Amino acid sequence: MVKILQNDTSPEKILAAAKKVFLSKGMAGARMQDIADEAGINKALLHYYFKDKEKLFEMIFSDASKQFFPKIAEIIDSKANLFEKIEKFCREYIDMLQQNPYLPLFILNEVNAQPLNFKEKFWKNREPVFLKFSAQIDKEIKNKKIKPVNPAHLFVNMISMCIFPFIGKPLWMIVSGMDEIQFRYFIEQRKTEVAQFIIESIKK
Amino acid sequence: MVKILQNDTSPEKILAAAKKVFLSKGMAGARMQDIADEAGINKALLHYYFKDKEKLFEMIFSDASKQFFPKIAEIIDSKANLFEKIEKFCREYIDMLQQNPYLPLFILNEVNAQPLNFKEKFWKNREPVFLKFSAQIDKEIKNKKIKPVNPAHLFVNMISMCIFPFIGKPLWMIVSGMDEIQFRYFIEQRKTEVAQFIIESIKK
DNA sequence: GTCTATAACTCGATAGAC
DNA sequence: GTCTATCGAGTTATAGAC
Repeated sequence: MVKILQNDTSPEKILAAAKKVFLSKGMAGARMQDIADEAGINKALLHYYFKDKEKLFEMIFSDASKQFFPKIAEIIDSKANLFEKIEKFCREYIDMLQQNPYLPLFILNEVNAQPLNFKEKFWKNREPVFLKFSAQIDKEIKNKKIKPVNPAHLFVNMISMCIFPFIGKPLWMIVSGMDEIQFRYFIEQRKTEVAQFIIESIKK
Repeated sequence: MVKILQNDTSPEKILAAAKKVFLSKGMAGARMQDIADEAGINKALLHYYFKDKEKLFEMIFSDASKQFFPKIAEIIDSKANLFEKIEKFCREYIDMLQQNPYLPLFILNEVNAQPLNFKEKFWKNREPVFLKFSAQIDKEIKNKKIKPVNPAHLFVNMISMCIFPFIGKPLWMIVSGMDEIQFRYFIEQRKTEVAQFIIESIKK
Protein backbone atom coordinates (compact mmCIF):
# COMPACT_ATOMS: atom_id res chain seq x y z
CA MET A 1 0.00 0.00 0.00
CA VAL A 2 1.50 3.29 -1.12
CA LYS A 3 1.16 6.39 1.00
CA ILE A 4 -0.09 9.21 -1.16
CA LEU A 5 0.10 11.86 1.54
CA GLN A 6 2.91 11.69 4.09
CA ASN A 7 0.80 13.13 6.90
CA ASP A 8 1.34 10.40 9.47
CA THR A 9 5.00 10.66 10.34
CA SER A 10 5.70 11.60 13.95
CA PRO A 11 6.66 15.25 13.37
CA GLU A 12 3.53 15.75 11.27
CA LYS A 13 1.29 14.08 13.82
CA ILE A 14 2.86 16.28 16.51
CA LEU A 15 2.38 19.48 14.55
CA ALA A 16 -1.25 18.67 13.82
CA ALA A 17 -1.87 17.83 17.48
CA ALA A 18 -0.02 20.92 18.71
CA LYS A 19 -2.03 23.13 16.39
CA LYS A 20 -5.28 21.74 17.71
CA VAL A 21 -4.30 22.04 21.39
CA PHE A 22 -2.55 25.44 21.23
CA LEU A 23 -5.32 27.04 19.19
CA SER A 24 -8.03 26.01 21.60
CA LYS A 25 -6.14 26.49 24.90
CA GLY A 26 -3.43 29.04 24.16
CA MET A 27 0.22 28.87 25.26
CA ALA A 28 -0.41 29.11 29.02
CA GLY A 29 -3.37 26.71 29.03
CA ALA A 30 -1.88 24.00 26.82
CA ARG A 31 -0.05 21.00 28.33
CA MET A 32 2.65 18.98 26.61
CA GLN A 33 0.78 15.89 27.84
CA ASP A 34 -2.37 17.06 26.00
CA ILE A 35 -0.41 17.36 22.78
CA ALA A 36 1.23 13.96 23.23
CA ASP A 37 -2.15 12.34 23.87
CA GLU A 38 -3.72 14.07 20.88
CA ALA A 39 -0.85 12.88 18.68
CA GLY A 40 -0.99 9.36 20.09
CA ILE A 41 2.66 9.36 21.15
CA ASN A 42 4.46 10.21 24.37
CA LYS A 43 5.91 13.37 25.85
CA ALA A 44 9.57 12.52 25.34
CA LEU A 45 9.06 12.40 21.60
CA LEU A 46 7.79 15.97 21.56
CA HIS A 47 11.10 17.09 23.01
CA TYR A 48 13.05 14.86 20.67
CA TYR A 49 11.60 16.62 17.61
CA PHE A 50 10.91 20.12 18.89
CA LYS A 51 13.36 20.87 21.73
CA ASP A 52 10.90 22.59 24.08
CA LYS A 53 7.35 23.89 24.44
CA GLU A 54 8.22 27.41 23.34
CA LYS A 55 9.83 26.23 20.09
CA LEU A 56 6.81 24.10 19.29
CA PHE A 57 4.50 26.99 20.06
CA GLU A 58 6.42 29.34 17.81
CA MET A 59 6.14 26.96 14.87
CA ILE A 60 2.37 26.83 15.33
CA PHE A 61 2.08 30.58 15.84
CA SER A 62 4.22 31.36 12.82
CA ASP A 63 2.10 29.12 10.67
CA ALA A 64 -1.14 30.53 12.07
CA SER A 65 -0.09 34.14 11.54
CA LYS A 66 0.60 33.42 7.88
CA GLN A 67 -3.03 32.38 7.55
CA PHE A 68 -4.45 35.15 9.69
CA PHE A 69 -2.86 38.07 7.88
CA PRO A 70 -4.51 37.95 4.51
CA LYS A 71 -2.83 38.59 1.21
CA ILE A 72 -4.94 41.71 0.98
CA ALA A 73 -2.36 43.53 -1.12
CA GLU A 74 -3.16 41.55 -4.24
CA ILE A 75 -6.85 42.32 -3.86
CA ILE A 76 -6.12 46.02 -3.51
CA ASP A 77 -3.75 46.02 -6.47
CA SER A 78 -6.25 44.27 -8.73
CA LYS A 79 -8.17 46.05 -11.47
CA ALA A 80 -11.59 45.56 -9.87
CA ASN A 81 -13.49 48.57 -8.54
CA LEU A 82 -13.61 49.34 -4.83
CA PHE A 83 -16.98 47.74 -4.13
CA GLU A 84 -15.92 44.53 -5.84
CA LYS A 85 -12.73 44.50 -3.80
CA ILE A 86 -14.65 44.90 -0.55
CA GLU A 87 -17.00 42.09 -1.56
CA LYS A 88 -14.11 39.85 -2.49
CA PHE A 89 -12.21 40.52 0.71
CA CYS A 90 -15.17 39.89 3.04
CA ARG A 91 -16.21 36.73 1.21
CA GLU A 92 -12.74 35.20 1.12
CA TYR A 93 -11.65 36.23 4.59
CA ILE A 94 -14.83 35.06 6.33
CA ASP A 95 -14.57 31.84 4.34
CA MET A 96 -11.03 31.26 5.57
CA LEU A 97 -12.07 31.97 9.19
CA GLN A 98 -14.97 29.56 8.86
CA GLN A 99 -12.38 26.87 8.21
CA ASN A 100 -10.14 28.12 11.05
CA PRO A 101 -12.54 29.46 13.66
CA TYR A 102 -10.06 29.45 16.55
CA LEU A 103 -7.48 31.51 14.66
CA PRO A 104 -8.56 35.03 15.72
CA LEU A 105 -8.66 34.47 19.47
CA PHE A 106 -5.40 32.54 19.34
CA ILE A 107 -3.52 35.23 17.42
CA LEU A 108 -4.98 38.16 19.32
CA ASN A 109 -4.27 36.63 22.71
CA GLU A 110 -0.64 36.15 21.82
CA VAL A 111 -0.23 39.63 20.33
CA ASN A 112 -1.83 41.11 23.44
CA ALA A 113 0.38 39.06 25.74
CA GLN A 114 3.62 40.00 23.94
CA PRO A 115 3.15 42.85 21.47
CA LEU A 116 6.86 43.68 21.22
CA ASN A 117 7.83 40.07 20.61
CA PHE A 118 5.21 39.87 17.88
CA LYS A 119 6.37 43.08 16.23
CA GLU A 120 10.00 41.96 16.17
CA LYS A 121 9.49 38.41 14.96
CA PHE A 122 6.40 38.57 12.76
CA TRP A 123 5.94 42.11 11.55
CA LYS A 124 9.25 42.91 9.87
CA ASN A 125 9.23 43.81 6.17
CA ARG A 126 5.49 43.42 5.76
CA GLU A 127 3.44 45.02 3.01
CA PRO A 128 2.01 48.35 4.20
CA VAL A 129 -1.49 46.95 3.80
CA PHE A 130 -3.33 49.68 5.62
CA LEU A 131 -1.53 52.48 3.79
CA LYS A 132 -2.47 50.98 0.43
CA PHE A 133 -6.07 50.61 1.49
CA SER A 134 -6.12 54.13 2.84
CA ALA A 135 -4.67 55.58 -0.35
CA GLN A 136 -7.30 53.88 -2.47
CA ILE A 137 -10.14 55.16 -0.27
CA ASP A 138 -8.80 58.71 -0.46
CA LYS A 139 -8.61 58.43 -4.24
CA GLU A 140 -12.20 57.22 -4.47
CA ILE A 141 -13.35 60.10 -2.30
CA LYS A 142 -11.47 62.60 -4.47
CA ASN A 143 -13.08 61.13 -7.58
CA LYS A 144 -16.48 61.44 -5.87
CA LYS A 145 -17.15 57.71 -6.13
CA ILE A 146 -17.96 57.38 -2.40
CA LYS A 147 -18.91 59.65 0.47
CA PRO A 148 -16.10 61.25 2.50
CA VAL A 149 -15.15 58.69 5.15
CA ASN A 150 -12.19 58.19 7.45
CA PRO A 151 -10.20 55.26 5.98
CA ALA A 152 -8.96 54.12 9.40
CA HIS A 153 -12.47 53.70 10.77
CA LEU A 154 -13.66 52.08 7.56
CA PHE A 155 -10.79 49.58 7.68
CA VAL A 156 -11.32 48.75 11.36
CA ASN A 157 -15.08 48.44 10.82
CA MET A 158 -14.59 45.96 8.01
CA ILE A 159 -12.06 43.87 9.93
CA SER A 160 -14.20 43.97 13.08
CA MET A 161 -17.33 42.71 11.34
CA CYS A 162 -15.41 39.90 9.63
CA ILE A 163 -13.46 38.67 12.64
CA PHE A 164 -15.50 39.37 15.75
CA PRO A 165 -18.31 36.86 15.13
CA PHE A 166 -15.75 34.05 15.44
CA ILE A 167 -14.40 35.39 18.72
CA GLY A 168 -17.90 35.89 20.09
CA LYS A 169 -19.37 32.69 18.67
CA PRO A 170 -20.21 30.81 21.90
CA LEU A 171 -21.57 33.94 23.53
CA TRP A 172 -23.67 34.82 20.49
CA MET A 173 -25.06 31.29 20.34
CA ILE A 174 -26.23 31.65 23.94
CA VAL A 175 -27.64 35.15 23.41
CA SER A 176 -29.40 34.35 20.14
CA GLY A 177 -30.33 30.76 20.89
CA MET A 178 -28.74 29.54 17.66
CA ASP A 179 -27.46 25.97 17.33
CA GLU A 180 -24.41 24.93 15.31
CA ILE A 181 -26.32 24.58 12.04
CA GLN A 182 -28.02 27.95 12.41
CA PHE A 183 -24.71 29.59 13.27
CA ARG A 184 -23.13 28.08 10.21
CA TYR A 185 -25.92 29.52 8.08
CA PHE A 186 -25.56 32.88 9.82
CA ILE A 187 -21.86 33.00 8.88
CA GLU A 188 -22.70 31.93 5.36
CA GLN A 189 -24.97 34.96 5.08
CA ARG A 190 -22.29 37.27 6.45
CA LYS A 191 -20.02 36.49 3.51
CA THR A 192 -22.24 38.85 1.49
CA GLU A 193 -24.08 40.78 4.24
CA VAL A 194 -20.98 42.48 5.66
CA ALA A 195 -19.88 43.89 2.31
CA GLN A 196 -23.42 45.05 1.53
CA PHE A 197 -23.64 46.77 4.90
CA ILE A 198 -20.39 48.63 4.25
CA ILE A 199 -21.28 49.58 0.69
CA GLU A 200 -24.69 50.91 1.75
CA SER A 201 -22.91 53.14 4.21
CA ILE A 202 -20.30 54.66 1.90
CA LYS A 203 -21.93 54.72 -1.54
CA LYS A 204 -23.14 58.04 -2.97
CA MET B 1 -7.73 60.35 60.54
CA VAL B 2 -11.08 59.08 59.34
CA LYS B 3 -11.26 56.71 56.44
CA ILE B 4 -13.86 57.98 54.00
CA LEU B 5 -13.56 55.06 51.61
CA GLN B 6 -12.91 51.60 53.03
CA ASN B 7 -10.89 50.49 50.04
CA ASP B 8 -7.73 49.41 51.80
CA THR B 9 -8.83 46.45 53.88
CA SER B 10 -7.16 43.17 52.94
CA PRO B 11 -10.08 41.62 51.07
CA GLU B 12 -10.53 44.81 49.06
CA LYS B 13 -6.83 45.08 48.27
CA ILE B 14 -6.88 41.43 47.17
CA LEU B 15 -9.90 41.87 44.92
CA ALA B 16 -8.40 44.93 43.27
CA ALA B 17 -5.11 43.12 42.72
CA ALA B 18 -6.82 39.98 41.47
CA LYS B 19 -8.88 41.97 38.98
CA LYS B 20 -5.77 43.60 37.58
CA VAL B 21 -3.81 40.35 37.29
CA PHE B 22 -6.63 38.09 36.03
CA LEU B 23 -7.81 40.61 33.43
CA SER B 24 -4.40 41.02 31.89
CA LYS B 25 -3.16 37.40 32.14
CA GLY B 26 -6.30 35.27 32.24
CA MET B 27 -6.98 32.33 34.57
CA ALA B 28 -4.22 30.02 33.22
CA GLY B 29 -1.58 32.75 32.99
CA ALA B 30 -2.17 34.36 36.39
CA ARG B 31 -0.13 33.34 39.47
CA MET B 32 -1.29 33.62 43.05
CA GLN B 33 2.13 35.10 43.80
CA ASP B 34 1.50 37.88 41.25
CA ILE B 35 -1.75 38.75 42.98
CA ALA B 36 -0.17 38.70 46.43
CA ASP B 37 2.66 40.97 45.23
CA GLU B 38 0.22 43.34 43.54
CA ALA B 39 -1.83 43.53 46.74
CA GLY B 40 1.25 43.95 48.93
CA ILE B 41 0.44 40.96 51.11
CA ASN B 42 1.46 37.32 51.08
CA LYS B 43 0.04 34.24 49.43
CA ALA B 44 -1.37 32.60 52.55
CA LEU B 45 -3.71 35.52 53.07
CA LEU B 46 -5.26 35.00 49.66
CA HIS B 47 -6.31 31.53 50.73
CA TYR B 48 -7.47 32.76 54.12
CA TYR B 49 -9.99 35.10 52.50
CA PHE B 50 -10.85 33.35 49.24
CA LYS B 51 -10.31 29.59 49.74
CA ASP B 52 -8.63 28.87 46.39
CA LYS B 53 -7.65 30.33 43.03
CA GLU B 54 -10.83 29.22 41.31
CA LYS B 55 -13.08 30.90 43.88
CA LEU B 56 -11.13 34.13 43.58
CA PHE B 57 -11.32 33.96 39.81
CA GLU B 58 -15.07 33.46 39.87
CA MET B 59 -15.57 36.55 42.00
CA ILE B 60 -13.60 38.62 39.51
CA PHE B 61 -15.35 37.06 36.53
CA SER B 62 -18.79 37.57 38.03
CA ASP B 63 -18.01 41.21 38.66
CA ALA B 64 -16.53 41.70 35.19
CA SER B 65 -19.48 40.11 33.44
CA LYS B 66 -21.85 42.53 35.17
CA GLN B 67 -19.91 45.36 33.56
CA PHE B 68 -19.52 43.71 30.18
CA PHE B 69 -23.18 42.96 29.55
CA PRO B 70 -24.67 46.38 29.21
CA LYS B 71 -27.99 47.47 30.57
CA ILE B 72 -29.11 47.77 26.99
CA ALA B 73 -32.72 47.01 27.89
CA GLU B 74 -33.30 50.42 29.38
CA ILE B 75 -31.93 52.12 26.27
CA ILE B 76 -34.23 50.05 24.07
CA ASP B 77 -37.24 50.73 26.27
CA SER B 78 -36.65 54.48 26.29
CA LYS B 79 -38.78 56.92 24.30
CA ALA B 80 -35.95 58.04 22.00
CA ASN B 81 -36.07 57.12 18.32
CA LEU B 82 -33.98 54.28 16.94
CA PHE B 83 -31.11 56.40 15.64
CA GLU B 84 -30.77 58.17 18.98
CA LYS B 85 -30.75 54.82 20.73
CA ILE B 86 -27.97 53.53 18.49
CA GLU B 87 -25.96 56.69 19.10
CA LYS B 88 -26.47 56.44 22.84
CA PHE B 89 -25.52 52.78 22.98
CA CYS B 90 -22.31 53.15 20.95
CA ARG B 91 -21.20 56.23 22.86
CA GLU B 92 -21.82 54.78 26.31
CA TYR B 93 -20.55 51.28 25.60
CA ILE B 94 -17.32 52.40 23.93
CA ASP B 95 -16.84 54.84 26.78
CA MET B 96 -17.16 52.06 29.35
CA LEU B 97 -14.71 49.87 27.41
CA GLN B 98 -12.24 52.73 27.22
CA GLN B 99 -12.17 52.63 31.01
CA ASN B 100 -11.97 48.81 31.05
CA PRO B 101 -9.98 47.93 27.94
CA TYR B 102 -9.06 44.37 29.03
CA LEU B 103 -12.67 43.40 29.70
CA PRO B 104 -13.61 42.00 26.26
CA LEU B 105 -10.69 39.64 25.82
CA PHE B 106 -10.99 38.46 29.42
CA ILE B 107 -14.72 37.68 29.17
CA LEU B 108 -14.57 36.15 25.72
CA ASN B 109 -11.65 33.89 26.57
CA GLU B 110 -13.51 32.49 29.54
CA VAL B 111 -16.79 32.03 27.65
CA ASN B 112 -14.91 30.26 24.87
CA ALA B 113 -13.05 28.04 27.33
CA GLN B 114 -16.19 27.00 29.23
CA PRO B 115 -19.38 27.96 27.41
CA LEU B 116 -21.62 25.60 29.36
CA ASN B 117 -20.27 26.75 32.69
CA PHE B 118 -20.90 30.34 31.62
CA LYS B 119 -24.42 29.62 30.49
CA GLU B 120 -25.33 27.89 33.75
CA LYS B 121 -23.78 30.34 36.17
CA PHE B 122 -24.07 33.69 34.43
CA TRP B 123 -26.85 33.54 31.88
CA LYS B 124 -29.84 32.43 33.90
CA ASN B 125 -32.87 34.74 34.00
CA ARG B 126 -31.32 37.44 31.83
CA GLU B 127 -33.29 40.03 29.91
CA PRO B 128 -33.89 38.85 26.32
CA VAL B 129 -31.84 41.77 25.04
CA PHE B 130 -31.47 40.58 21.49
CA LEU B 131 -35.17 39.75 21.11
CA LYS B 132 -36.15 43.25 22.21
CA PHE B 133 -33.66 44.81 19.81
CA SER B 134 -34.84 42.57 17.01
CA ALA B 135 -38.51 43.42 17.62
CA GLN B 136 -37.79 47.12 17.49
CA ILE B 137 -35.88 46.82 14.23
CA ASP B 138 -38.71 44.83 12.65
CA LYS B 139 -41.18 47.50 13.75
CA GLU B 140 -39.07 50.28 12.20
CA ILE B 141 -38.83 48.35 8.94
CA LYS B 142 -42.60 47.83 8.89
CA ASN B 143 -43.14 51.55 9.46
CA LYS B 144 -40.71 52.27 6.60
CA LYS B 145 -38.37 54.23 8.84
CA ILE B 146 -35.32 52.22 7.77
CA LYS B 147 -34.34 49.92 4.93
CA PRO B 148 -35.12 46.21 5.29
CA VAL B 149 -32.20 44.70 7.21
CA ASN B 150 -31.61 41.48 9.09
CA PRO B 151 -31.68 42.39 12.81
CA ALA B 152 -29.22 39.66 13.77
CA HIS B 153 -26.55 40.97 11.41
CA LEU B 154 -27.23 44.55 12.41
CA PHE B 155 -26.86 43.65 16.09
CA VAL B 156 -23.65 41.68 15.56
CA ASN B 157 -22.24 44.43 13.35
CA MET B 158 -22.84 47.05 16.02
CA ILE B 159 -21.37 44.94 18.82
CA SER B 160 -18.39 43.96 16.64
CA MET B 161 -17.48 47.55 15.78
CA CYS B 162 -17.74 48.64 19.42
CA ILE B 163 -15.81 45.78 21.00
CA PHE B 164 -13.26 44.55 18.47
CA PRO B 165 -10.98 47.61 18.49
CA PHE B 166 -10.16 46.89 22.14
CA ILE B 167 -9.32 43.26 21.44
CA GLY B 168 -7.22 44.22 18.43
CA LYS B 169 -5.62 47.30 19.99
CA PRO B 170 -1.95 46.21 20.08
CA LEU B 171 -2.17 44.71 16.60
CA TRP B 172 -3.86 47.81 15.20
CA MET B 173 -1.24 50.06 16.79
CA ILE B 174 1.47 48.07 15.00
CA VAL B 175 -0.39 48.02 11.67
CA SER B 176 -1.38 51.68 11.72
CA GLY B 177 1.69 53.04 13.48
CA MET B 178 -0.43 54.82 16.09
CA ASP B 179 0.95 55.59 19.54
CA GLU B 180 -1.10 55.57 22.77
CA ILE B 181 -2.28 59.16 22.38
CA GLN B 182 -3.33 58.68 18.78
CA PHE B 183 -5.14 55.48 19.68
CA ARG B 184 -7.00 57.25 22.46
CA TYR B 185 -8.11 59.91 19.98
CA PHE B 186 -9.10 57.21 17.49
CA ILE B 187 -11.37 55.60 20.11
CA GLU B 188 -12.76 59.00 21.02
CA GLN B 189 -13.80 59.43 17.39
CA ARG B 190 -15.40 56.01 17.28
CA LYS B 191 -17.89 57.00 19.98
CA THR B 192 -19.73 58.89 17.22
CA GLU B 193 -18.25 57.34 14.05
CA VAL B 194 -19.63 53.84 14.65
CA ALA B 195 -23.21 55.02 15.08
CA GLN B 196 -22.94 57.29 12.03
CA PHE B 197 -21.60 54.41 9.96
CA ILE B 198 -24.54 52.21 10.98
CA ILE B 199 -27.14 54.92 10.43
CA GLU B 200 -25.78 55.74 6.96
CA SER B 201 -26.19 52.10 6.07
CA ILE B 202 -29.78 51.59 7.24
CA LYS B 203 -31.47 54.99 6.79
CA LYS B 204 -33.88 55.46 3.91
C1' DG C 1 -5.52 38.62 60.83
C1' DT C 2 -0.95 37.99 59.07
C1' DC C 3 3.18 35.81 58.62
C1' DT C 4 7.00 31.87 57.59
C1' DA C 5 7.80 27.40 56.32
C1' DT C 6 6.73 23.57 53.93
C1' DA C 7 3.78 19.92 52.16
C1' DA C 8 1.58 18.22 47.98
C1' DC C 9 1.21 18.40 43.34
C1' DT C 10 1.71 19.69 38.30
C1' DC C 11 4.39 19.98 34.51
C1' DG C 12 8.35 20.66 31.37
C1' DA C 13 12.42 18.45 30.45
C1' DT C 14 16.11 14.77 30.52
C1' DA C 15 18.47 10.10 31.10
C1' DG C 16 18.93 5.88 29.51
C1' DA C 17 17.06 1.25 27.86
C1' DC C 18 15.60 -0.90 23.64
C1' DG D 1 13.09 6.72 16.63
C1' DT D 2 10.35 5.60 20.59
C1' DC D 3 9.57 4.34 25.08
C1' DT D 4 9.59 4.26 30.62
C1' DA D 5 11.16 6.33 34.55
C1' DT D 6 12.45 10.17 37.00
C1' DC D 7 14.33 14.69 38.14
C1' DG D 8 13.72 19.42 39.36
C1' DA D 9 11.45 23.88 38.98
C1' DG D 10 7.46 26.25 39.80
C1' DT D 11 2.69 26.58 41.94
C1' DT D 12 -1.26 25.88 44.75
C1' DA D 13 -2.55 25.16 49.16
C1' DT D 14 -1.99 24.20 54.21
C1' DA D 15 0.11 23.97 59.05
C1' DG D 16 1.27 26.35 62.69
C1' DA D 17 3.67 30.35 65.11
C1' DC D 18 2.74 35.01 66.55
